[in-house]
Amino acid sequence: MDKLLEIRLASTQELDPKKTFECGQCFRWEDDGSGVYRGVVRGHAAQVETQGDDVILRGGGDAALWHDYFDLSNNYSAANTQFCARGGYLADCTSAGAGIRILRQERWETLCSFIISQCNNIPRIKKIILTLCRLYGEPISDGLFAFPSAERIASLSEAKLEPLRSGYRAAYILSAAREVSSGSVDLDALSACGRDEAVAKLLEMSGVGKKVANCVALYGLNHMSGFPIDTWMKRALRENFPPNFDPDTLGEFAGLAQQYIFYYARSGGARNERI
DNA sequence: GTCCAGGTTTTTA
DNA sequence: TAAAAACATGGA
Repeated sequence: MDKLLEIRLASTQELDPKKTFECGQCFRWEDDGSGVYRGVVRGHAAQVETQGDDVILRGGGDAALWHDYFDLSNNYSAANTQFCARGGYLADCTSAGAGIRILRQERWETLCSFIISQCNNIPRIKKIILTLCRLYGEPISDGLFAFPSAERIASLSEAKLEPLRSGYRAAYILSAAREVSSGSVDLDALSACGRDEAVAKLLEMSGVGKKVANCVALYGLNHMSGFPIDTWMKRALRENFPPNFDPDTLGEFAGLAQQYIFYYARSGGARNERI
């Protein structure tokens, strides 16, 4: 591991590593068993752990990379206050989820990962992504691999993806890789434009529906109002929000609220407390 | 053997 | 327009 860098990322109040890495938004950070998380971001390996009230990162890359990745230029406290002010269920979700950061993940990796995620469980999603990286990603060190580029995957045949055991998603992965590497889908442009335009463009891709498109917008394209609705969110919304609730009423940080709700629902939070 | 997993697409009524 | 069914796979 290119362990050149050692920085304090934030306070544990601002950044809870466990919640952030295990709330379902990313698939390449693992607890080594002692609360130290190891992961690879944009080709740089790192480990993150808490020391007292501080969260420390050691690894490659530079401070600017990690500052960006952990979205540290955004202060979440105003949004948290606003969510708590609504009271009831959303306040509970916010209290439970405080410390989660919305990670600004690499665009192509996010698109590819959430295509894989559809109708799949998290352990298997992680396994498929790990195999993909091991087979076709650039080696870093210590048996770690970068996420393979869209160009690399676009050069493969469908048969080369068979070892992933990703099932029917393989065709979607290849199709997306070709569209991204050819430039027919420009993820940088979709990050620079508005959320609705980005989601609309993503929806044109085969294997990308509303849920995946919103995941990509939120986690990969820096559209904080992205609001993916999966089976957990559907149930949480149905049981705790008014019918026809419009997530956009939660404001520009709606995606953060979504993450709190998702985390709370998955961790067995109470239900039927209408806001 | 059955059911489900951070869905999407295709088919059918 | 809406509801089924199909799509691959593996773990519970």
